[in-house]
Amino acid sequence: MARKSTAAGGPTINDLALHLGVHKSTVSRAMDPARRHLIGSDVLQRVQAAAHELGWRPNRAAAALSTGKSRTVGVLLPDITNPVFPPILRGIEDALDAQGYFALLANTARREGGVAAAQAAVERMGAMRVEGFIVATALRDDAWLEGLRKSGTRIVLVNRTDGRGLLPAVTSDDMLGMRLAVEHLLALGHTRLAHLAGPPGFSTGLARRVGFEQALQARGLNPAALAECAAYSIEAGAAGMAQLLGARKRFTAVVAANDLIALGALQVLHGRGIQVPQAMSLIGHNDMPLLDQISPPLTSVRIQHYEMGFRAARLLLEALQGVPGSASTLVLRPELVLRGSTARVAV
Amino acid sequence: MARKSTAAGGPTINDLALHLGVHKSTVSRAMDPARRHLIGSDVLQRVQAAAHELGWRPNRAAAALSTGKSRTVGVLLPDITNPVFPPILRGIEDALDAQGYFALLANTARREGGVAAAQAAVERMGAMRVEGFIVATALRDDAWLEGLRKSGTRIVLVNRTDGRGLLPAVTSDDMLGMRLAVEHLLALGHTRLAHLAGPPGFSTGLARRVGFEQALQARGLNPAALAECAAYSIEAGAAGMAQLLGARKRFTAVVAANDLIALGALQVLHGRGIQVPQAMSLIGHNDMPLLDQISPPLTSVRIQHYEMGFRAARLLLEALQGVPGSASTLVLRPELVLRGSTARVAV
DNA sequence: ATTCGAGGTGCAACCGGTTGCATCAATATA
DNA sequence: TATATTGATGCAACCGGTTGCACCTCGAAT
Repeated sequence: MARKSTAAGGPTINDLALHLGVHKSTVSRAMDPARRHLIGSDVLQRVQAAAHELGWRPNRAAAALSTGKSRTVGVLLPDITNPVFPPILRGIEDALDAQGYFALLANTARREGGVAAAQAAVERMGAMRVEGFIVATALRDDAWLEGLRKSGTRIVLVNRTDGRGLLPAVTSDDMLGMRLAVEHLLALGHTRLAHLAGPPGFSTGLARRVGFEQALQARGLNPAALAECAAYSIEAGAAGMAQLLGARKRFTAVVAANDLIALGALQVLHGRGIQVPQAMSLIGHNDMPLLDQISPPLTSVRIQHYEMGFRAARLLLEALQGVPGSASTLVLRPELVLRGSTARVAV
Repeated sequence: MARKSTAAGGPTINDLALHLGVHKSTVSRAMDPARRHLIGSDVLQRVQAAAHELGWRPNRAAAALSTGKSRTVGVLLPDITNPVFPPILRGIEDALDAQGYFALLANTARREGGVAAAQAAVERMGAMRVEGFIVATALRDDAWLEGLRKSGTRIVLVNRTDGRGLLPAVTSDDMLGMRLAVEHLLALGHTRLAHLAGPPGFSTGLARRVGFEQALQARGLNPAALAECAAYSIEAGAAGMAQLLGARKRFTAVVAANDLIALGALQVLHGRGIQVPQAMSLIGHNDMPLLDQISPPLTSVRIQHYEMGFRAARLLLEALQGVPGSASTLVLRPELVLRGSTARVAV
């Protein structure tokens, strides 16, 4: 297995050292910004010149083996195909990229086996020696995650939290989001508001529901109707809306826990000839792409997805580097995007 | 730096060997399915039992260093935020996952510097010793990619091709897609068709335009009008549609090179009071999510995005493993999804 | 002139697997 | 019985950096 120094892998730190007549440890130090100062400036320059000339590239695998740091973190998403996640991922990537880190991705809500898939992914990522995880799949009271945390793994949650707030997380202020939605409707004269709640197993589902109720209470009102959707999907939204209408309560506006749910609701309303927004106002949540293209353009609570991902990655990096005063939880401000699906209540 | 065998990193192959009284090479072989047969079945069982008991996990970094194979490939996308790419990425991931590979992601169409960003990403991925690249950012006649190829890097293109077909690629049959669109319109009685073409720098832009023209020619017709959009975006689509209308040619249907372009066109048509589909039929391309939610629901050419990603990853893996008869290029069949934006031509 | 300190390099072990080759026992063949 | 064959395992070098420590040189302090 003799290997010429010019073989496919490219020159190594050793080749450089030989070429320059110095020891490889010198080269190694010259290449590390943090240790550069140990090297004489003349040698430093020669090393850099030679590295450039010979086309040397560091071998992360070797560095990882030696230091135990892979400069890699795992990202667990339910499904990148859900439009909420691409901007989050972008944010994560940009933050990681800036520090020379890479993300290893896994969609863990794949066919059937939810937790099993996540475990397998974590297992494989562990073999890659990822330094930590960014998790967007947390459940409230997630035993599996809790176990992972206890084993000393670095974790930051994004978008959702675990129930007990044991793990650092970056989320949107869901209560505030709902308050914005509710107050907008109240300002339009609505007093009988219904809520299409998200799955109670997700922290967002619960927080938004509570936010809705509290915002009304603050004005001395009660929810006019409420239905719980089994998933964040168009189908579940349609089912929820049907249930709401079937209950024969009176209401003039619906706040949905999520845009997909709102779209499902919209379909049902269309189907029954109920005009939006003339006869019924509707507000979504997340402000996903293309909401402005549908009819009517959907008013929605915009969440800072990109920022959420970016901050989560930053948080994890800080934890990895042992930054002292680093935050453990961040809550971002949502804003209400007004479009055509809400109108003054009919008199 | 004495390290107890029970330190944070978990047990190593050496710890296992010691524990069992065998040599680490024996353990190594026992762990490799391809070399397992060299080991006595009794020893094999003991090794596996001990590995499980002590909670051993392979260290990929070490293996990568030793073998030069990182079990990692780089994926270059323009922007994961564009809804075309998530399903492609999922396909890639699923294929890689099945073989124990991971994807390293980079969005290379970030702020300004297109090629520069891509180069930086490739550089960093090179340091990670990725075994190959899956590239969705190819331009027709892409000098940079061509250079990469010449340097011996394994590359598979997805969605787009390079101009000269030098690189293996998995794409959709764009010519066929356009033929389906055109023939559908002809069947509805349209004879004066316009095309909103995509950027000619992308292979898809060119292929779809040519496909459109050829499909008409095959029926003895010529394009009634044509405008070239500078980008695959709503804005560019709107501009293109405005240009088309401004040219004062007569046409009763528009085939857009992409859904976003179609949406832009739709906005302009709405704005000018031209009813779709009564006064003008419109067809998009890609069948992106939520197209069925807008008004009117957009007829579009559906591309097998997931499959495209999956196949591209497979192709790359096969190349890496030196599979002999492996294809160098794959063309997938699109299909036309009929919705509400096309109708029989008005008499 | 002697000692001390500090800056600059070299040395060698180490990270955790992988792999060509040697070794050795047991079985098959001459 | 001696020898070739086969199967199972050990040995040790190697992958490419990283890092604690030893060492050397030279100017500064005593």
